[in-house]
Amino acid sequence: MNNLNETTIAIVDDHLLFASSLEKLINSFQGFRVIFKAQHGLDLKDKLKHLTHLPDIILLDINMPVMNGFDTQKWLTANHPSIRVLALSMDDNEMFILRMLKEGAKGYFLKDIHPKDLENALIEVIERGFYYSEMVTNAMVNSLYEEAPDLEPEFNKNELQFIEMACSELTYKEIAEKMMLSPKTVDGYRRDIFKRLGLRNRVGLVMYALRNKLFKI
Amino acid sequence: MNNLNETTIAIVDDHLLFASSLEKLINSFQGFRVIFKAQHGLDLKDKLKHLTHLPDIILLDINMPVMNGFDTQKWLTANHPSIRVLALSMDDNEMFILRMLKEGAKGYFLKDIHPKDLENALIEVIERGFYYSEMVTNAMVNSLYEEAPDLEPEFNKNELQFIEMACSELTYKEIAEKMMLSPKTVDGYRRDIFKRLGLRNRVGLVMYALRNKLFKI
DNA sequence: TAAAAAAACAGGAAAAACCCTGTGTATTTT
DNA sequence: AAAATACACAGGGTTTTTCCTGTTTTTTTA
Repeated sequence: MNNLNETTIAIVDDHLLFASSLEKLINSFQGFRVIFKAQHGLDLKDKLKHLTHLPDIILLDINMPVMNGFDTQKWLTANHPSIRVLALSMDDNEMFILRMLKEGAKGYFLKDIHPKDLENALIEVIERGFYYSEMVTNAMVNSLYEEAPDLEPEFNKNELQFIEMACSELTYKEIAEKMMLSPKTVDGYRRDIFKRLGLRNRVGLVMYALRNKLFKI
Repeated sequence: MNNLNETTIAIVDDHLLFASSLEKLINSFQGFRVIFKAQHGLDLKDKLKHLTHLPDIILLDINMPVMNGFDTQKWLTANHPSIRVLALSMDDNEMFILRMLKEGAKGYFLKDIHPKDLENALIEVIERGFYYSEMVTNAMVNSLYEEAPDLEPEFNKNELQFIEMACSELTYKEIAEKMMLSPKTVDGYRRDIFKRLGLRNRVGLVMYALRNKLFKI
């Protein structure tokens, strides 16, 4: 709350036009005020440091450069648990939804949500502490029926980064440079992942990543 | 222009939140007014029919369901050439830019444009009739150096079969065997397709095939 | 804090992918 | 019928990928 008794909001999204537009929309809602915007997680961390009054709600995009939504959420949960975070995304990937909720997000909505629904979500997250849309509850219910998390191979951060870049025209050498690792280390990732997934070559990895939505086209 | 001497604008985008937010932003600009929004091309066609005053500018998203940006632009050029269209997209794919300009768009910008730049674009498209950002001019200049950037590359039967198999773990040698051709012939297909599409390697081809729906996962 | 596990890294080698130039033979165009 | 075009194919070269078997360093765990 600010001194006008308004609920204060921060927007974290690298798409300037969207962020600025969303700011206008939210400011048009009764009782809500956007107090600042950040381009990504690091930017948010920096801006929160220099504030005397923390925002009540953070609208957090998932796909961002530098520091993505997941890591940002993790940091927020650890350092500012009182701030309610609503995750924002382009796609309704259930894994994304569940992961964000697991990390501590209080809600999740798509960017094609109706403005009226966004307003309701903001009101609800203040009044009840969370906003679970039908999509979110569906994701949670479905997760109950899916057991055997062993069947889903897990990848650590570097591996995921490697896989994403393997789905491009970069050579392994170039990937190593981008990751600031030795080509031999990257080759180790490749070898390990191939073995775990039973793959023959890089095309197999690309197809695996796409089929399992590790990477969006 | 409406009776308040404002430049009238229509927004065509299937992302409700973005469209509504953008409306607020544009309405906050001096001399501009969003008069309606549409979700996709068909919706736009329908809404234009029932209007007495056409909008001066249409902000047109490219990625939309039902009727996409390209087809919508084509229809607009044919039926309402006086309306200035600014294309809106998430990515700076040069092919997209060139295709939209070819279809008659007066400008092209990314969704992460700065709000101030958007305002300038709107002013410029009214004053000069077009808005060519640095990105757009770059795309045009680059197109001069590329030999005929085929908007829709065509593939014959063998090439399509090759592409499909290239999206698997088969080696080229194995693909050649399956196609009952010499490995050298298959290598010729590869070489030719790489050149036509400007690809560096097989992963690039896989991504191209999937992006252009030459192959379904 | 010592042992175990995980991560980063290397040398080396075979296979595959990539890329160039060029030939013969159909097929189509003029 | 001659010319242009498209197609199947080769020789031969470089680069990249793939796949071994290791060592060293860092992190985790007992």
